[in-house]
Amino acid sequence: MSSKYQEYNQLNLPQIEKDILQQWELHQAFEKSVEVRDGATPFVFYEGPPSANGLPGIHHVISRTLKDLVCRYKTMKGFQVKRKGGWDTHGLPVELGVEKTLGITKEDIGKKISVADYNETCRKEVLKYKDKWDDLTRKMGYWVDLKDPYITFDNKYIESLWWSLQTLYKKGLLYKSVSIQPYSPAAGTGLSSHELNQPGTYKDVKDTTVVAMFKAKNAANSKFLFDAAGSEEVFFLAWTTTPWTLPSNLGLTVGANIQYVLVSTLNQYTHLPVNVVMAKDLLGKYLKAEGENADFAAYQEGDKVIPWKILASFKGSQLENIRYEQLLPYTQPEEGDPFRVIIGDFVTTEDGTGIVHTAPAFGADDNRVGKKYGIGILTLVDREGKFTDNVGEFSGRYVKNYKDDPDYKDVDVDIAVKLKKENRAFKVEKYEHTYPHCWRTDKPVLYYPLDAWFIKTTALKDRMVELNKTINWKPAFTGTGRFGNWLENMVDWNLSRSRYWGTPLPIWRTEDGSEEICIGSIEELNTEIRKANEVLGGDVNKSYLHEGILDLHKPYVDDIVLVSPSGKPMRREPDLIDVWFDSGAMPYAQWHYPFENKELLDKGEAFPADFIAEGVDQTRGWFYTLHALGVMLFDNVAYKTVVSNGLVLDKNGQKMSKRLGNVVNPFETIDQYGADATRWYLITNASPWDSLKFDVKGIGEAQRKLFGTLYNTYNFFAMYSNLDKFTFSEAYIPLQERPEIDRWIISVLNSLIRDVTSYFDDYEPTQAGRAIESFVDEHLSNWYVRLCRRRFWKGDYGHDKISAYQTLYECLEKITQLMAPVSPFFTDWMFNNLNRVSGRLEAKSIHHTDFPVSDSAAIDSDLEERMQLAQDISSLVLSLRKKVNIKVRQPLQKILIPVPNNHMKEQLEKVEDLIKSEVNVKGIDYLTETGGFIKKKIKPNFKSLGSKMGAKMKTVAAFIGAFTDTDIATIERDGHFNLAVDGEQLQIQLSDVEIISEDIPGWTVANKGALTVALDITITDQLQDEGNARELVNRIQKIRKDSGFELTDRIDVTVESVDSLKSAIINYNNYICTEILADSLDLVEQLQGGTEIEVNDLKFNVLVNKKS
RNA sequence: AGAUCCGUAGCUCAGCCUGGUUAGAGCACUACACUGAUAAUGUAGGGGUCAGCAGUUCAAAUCUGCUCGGGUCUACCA
Repeated sequence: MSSKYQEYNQLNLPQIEKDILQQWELHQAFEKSVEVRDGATPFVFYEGPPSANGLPGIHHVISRTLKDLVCRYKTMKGFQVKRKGGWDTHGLPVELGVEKTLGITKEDIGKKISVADYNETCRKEVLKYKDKWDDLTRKMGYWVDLKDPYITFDNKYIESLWWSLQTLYKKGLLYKSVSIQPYSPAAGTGLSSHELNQPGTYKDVKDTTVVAMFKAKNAANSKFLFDAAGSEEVFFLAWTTTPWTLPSNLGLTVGANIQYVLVSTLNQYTHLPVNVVMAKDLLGKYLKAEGENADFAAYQEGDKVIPWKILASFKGSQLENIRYEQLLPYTQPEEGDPFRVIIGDFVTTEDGTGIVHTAPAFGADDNRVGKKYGIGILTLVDREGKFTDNVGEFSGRYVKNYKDDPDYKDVDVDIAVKLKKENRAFKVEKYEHTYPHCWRTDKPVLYYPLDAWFIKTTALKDRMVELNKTINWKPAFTGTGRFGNWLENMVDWNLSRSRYWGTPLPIWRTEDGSEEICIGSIEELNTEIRKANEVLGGDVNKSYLHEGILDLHKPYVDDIVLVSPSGKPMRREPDLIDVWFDSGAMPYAQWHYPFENKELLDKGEAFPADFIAEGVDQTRGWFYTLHALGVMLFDNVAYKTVVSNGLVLDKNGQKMSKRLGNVVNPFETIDQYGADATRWYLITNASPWDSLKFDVKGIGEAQRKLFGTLYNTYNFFAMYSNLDKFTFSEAYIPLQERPEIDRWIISVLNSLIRDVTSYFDDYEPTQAGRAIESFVDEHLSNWYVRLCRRRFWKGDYGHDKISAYQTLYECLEKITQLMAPVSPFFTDWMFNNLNRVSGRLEAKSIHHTDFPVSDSAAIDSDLEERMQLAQDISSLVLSLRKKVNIKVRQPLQKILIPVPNNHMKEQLEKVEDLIKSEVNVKGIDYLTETGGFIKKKIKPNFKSLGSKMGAKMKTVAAFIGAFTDTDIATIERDGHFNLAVDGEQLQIQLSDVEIISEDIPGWTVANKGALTVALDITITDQLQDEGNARELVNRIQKIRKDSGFELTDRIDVTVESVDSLKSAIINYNNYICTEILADSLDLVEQLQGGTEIEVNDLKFNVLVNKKS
C-alpha cells in the first residue's frame, strides 16, 4: 500500500491504457476475473466468430464493446462468464481472397492447382489477419479467451457438425431435391445468395416483354367462358419479362380471390376480334377507358382507341384446372399433367395481367406451385444458357448474349415477333426493371433447377415460432418483426454449396441413389472405410486403412468409397455445406460435443446462451441458424437474450465502405483517443440498435466531459487528501452523522446505482451510461464538489472534513465501478489509485470486485427534492444578480421565496445555509401570507380538468385565464369555484388549477416552473465593506498563487490606504487574515513596490511577503 | 417490390409507450462572469413548420392513415 494518492499533471488516456494493459497481462487479470467466480452460477455467452481473412473495422468495436461490457458486468455481479473465442474459417469470402492472392479463377481449381493445394492455401490464408484481430481485441480491452479458440476448419469442429447432420438425418430432416437456384451460365456455376448480394449485381435492364395469349380449351369446367364469349376462342393473358421461358411453359397461375374478367376486344397487331381473360384491376394497363363499350364496327386499323367490352366476371378459383393449348408446342414434359390453370398465393395485381406464366424450371415460385399441381417440369435451356435441340427454329440459340457475340440477336424479340404473327401476342413492349447479374461475368443470371440437399426446417416452423417468443430480443421489434416474419415465411434450408473449401456433406450414396449413409463421427467413418475395403477389396481406401482419415476436407473425403448394405460402392455427395451451418452449430461444435464436454452441455452450463450480440445483419444469418439448430437438435432456444446492434455510419450518415473512403480505422481512433473514450462514445451516443453516425468529435467530447471531469475530481481529492493524510483509515462515519450535503450526494449515488443496475440488467447500456454522465457532471462535480471545496481546504482535520473525504471517496470508488464494464481501463487505473492507498477492497483489479449494490436506506427522496430546490433557487438568484449586475462576491441582505405550503418551507429551511453561501446572501424570507403582496397567476390543469370538461375545455380555460386576484383568492380559500359556462353551472376544484406566484411587485424576481424568487438588491455600507473585503481576499489569493506560495504558507500583507476600502479593511481585518492565511494586515499611506491590484475600479498597491 | 427502423435546434440526441397548452439537454456559436478543480467552471442569449399532408380529440412532437426522404433486411417474382 502506498501512503499517498498519485497526483497527475494531465490526463493521457492512451498512455493509461498501455500501462493498464501491461498490468492485466502481468497479473493475468482476465483469467483471474473468471477464476474468482469459480463455483458461481455460469452466465453463458457465445462469441460469434469473425472471419480473420478481412481486416477489423470500427463496427467491430461497437459490437465487441457491447459483448464485453455485458460479460464484465455479469462477472462483477457474481456470475462466472467464460468467453471462448472463435474463428469462422470457411466460406466464399475466403475462397475469393485466395483466388485473388493466387491470381486464379474458380475454373482453374483442379486444373492449374490441385484441390489439395488450393485448400492448403485457404487454410493458411484464412487466419491472415489473425494478428491484427488479436491486436484490436487487446487494445480495445475486449476480454475473450484467445488462447483456446474454436476454429471451424478443425477436424474436431467438423466432427461435431457431422454429428449434428447425422442427428438431423436420423430425424428425417435431411433430404435431396431439385431446387431452383440462381445460376450463371457464363460462369457455369450456381450462385449463393451471398454472391447475388454483392454490390452492383442488380442492374437496370431493358427487356422485351410479352403479354402472351394462351388459348383455352372448351370443356365442362370452362364452358361458362365460351358461353359468355359466344365464340370458340377464349385466351388467357399472361405477362413475362423473360419470353425465352415461354417454350417451357407448363401452367398459368391465378390468385384464388382475385377478380378476373372476360373481355371482348381487338388484337392491336392482327386487328382480329379476341376474347381475353385477365385480372379486373389490370384492365386499365391494356385498355383505354374511352374504349369501353365503343362501337366495334366503327373501328379502323390504326385507331388509337380500341373498343372493348366486359362479358363476364369471376374469381380466380373458378378458373382452376381449365386446360389450354400449349403456346409453343415444341416439346412436352415426360411426366405430369401440364397446361392447366392453377392457383398460387404469390399472384398479385401489381403488374402483368394477374395471370402468371409458369415455367417450373425457371422460377422458385413456379417450381413450388408446379410441384403442388404436378404439372411436370420442362427445361429447354441447357447449362450454357442456350436452347436445347428440341425447340424448333430456336434450338441452339443463347437466351442471353453469354458469349459476347457481336452479332447476337435477341431471342426474346424473335419469340415476340413469332407470337405476334400467330395472333398469340396481346402486347409487346420494352420494360425496364432490375435483374441480377453474375458478379464475376457481369452476365444476367438464370434461375435454374439444380440438385441440392435441404434441411426440412419447415417441419419445425411452429416450434421455432413458439420458442422465439421466449427469447428476449433487444430491441423487441427485431424479434417480433424482422425475425418473426422470417420464421413465418421460412423455406427449407438449402445446405448445398458447390465449393472447395468448407465442411463436406457426410453423405455417401450408391450411384443409383437407392442406398445411402450419413456419417456422424470420425470413428464411424474409419469403421466404414475398413468395412468397404474388406467387402470391395483391391485398392479401395488403401491410403486410409492404417491411420484412418487425417483431414476431413476435400479432396481427401472424396477419395473414400464406402459400401452399401447390399454391397454396392457408395461415393460421397460432392457438396459442401453452407457456412452458416458452421456458425449455427458453434454452441456444440466449439466444445466438440458430444465427443467431449458432454456433461457441460447436458447440464446446461454451456447451453443455451444467456446472451449473444451481433450486428442486426445477422438476424437471418447467425441468429437464425443458431435458433434453427437449437430447436431441431435440442428442442430448445440457443440463446435467451440477443442484442442486435445497428450499423456504424460515417458522420454524414453514409454507410462506411472502402469505395467511398470513409472507413474509420479503429487502431488510429484508439491510439488517438483511447479505447475507453471510444467505447464510452459508442455506447452512450445512441442505443446499440440504432445506427450510429460515427464522428470522432464525439469521442473527444466524452473524453473531456466525462473522463476529464472525473480526472479533475480525483486530482482535487488526491491533492487535499495527501495534505491531510486521509487514507480512509478512520471508521466509516454513519450517514446520519454526516452533513446534509454528504447525505444528499450519497443518496443520489445510491439512486444512481439502483438505476444503472436496472439498466444493465435490462441490456440498456446507453441509458446506464447517460445516467452516470449526468451524475458526474451535474451532481458530483458541479454541485457537491463546488459547494464543498472549502470543506477540503479549510479548517482542521476533524469530523466534518473526514466526512467530506469519506463521501467523495465513496462517490469516486462507486462511480468507477459503475463505469467499469463500459470503460475498463480508466476505471481500473482510478480504482487502483484510490485503493492502493485506502486498501478498502482486496482486489487487484476493479474487474475482480463486486458491482455496487444500492442501499435503499441511504436514499432520501425528500433530501433529493430539497437539494433540487436549492439548485433551482441558486440558479435563479444567480441569474437575478446577473440581470442587475451585482457580482456574487458582493453579499446581499436577503432573498424572498413564496412558499405555498409548510412542506416546502420545511424543505427549504434545511438547505437554507447552502443556498445562502452559494448565492452569498445573509438571509431568506419565506412568504406564506398572500394578502396581495404576491402577484399570482392561475393556469388550468389541463390534464385533470380536460377529462372532466371535455368539449367545454376551451371555454373553461378562457374563463380561468380571466380570473381576477379576487377570484384566485376565492378558490384558494374555498377549495373550489363555481362557473357559469353557456348557462351551465360548473364547479372546478383547486386541484384543477395551478396557481403560481408570478411576481412580487417592487422586487426583482425570477421564476422557474412554480418556483419564484425575489432578491433584495439594496447594498448597505456594511454589505459594501464586506464585499470589498472579499474582493481584497480574492486579489491577494491571486497574488499568493502567482507568487507560487504553498497552500499552507503564512504571509504578511501591507495595503496602500484607499479611502473607500479603509473601513472594509478595518472592520473585516480578522476575516481577511483568516482567509489569506495572513499574520498581519496593515494599512499604510504610501507603498513602495508591491503589486498593483484593482478593486471596484480603484487601483492601488499591495505588498505580500511570505513568512520564512 | 415487400418488411422494418428512423426523420425533433447548425451537430449528436432526450421526450412519443401512457396526448395536456412556453418541446428539452450536451456540443458549437455570442456576451458576461469566475479564477486555490483552471486546457476546468458558471450565467445569460440567439437558434425549432417536432419531414409533409390528412384524420381522431376539447387538446397531437406524442395516437391513426397516407406521402416524401434516409438506413437495413428479404426478394427480384410473372
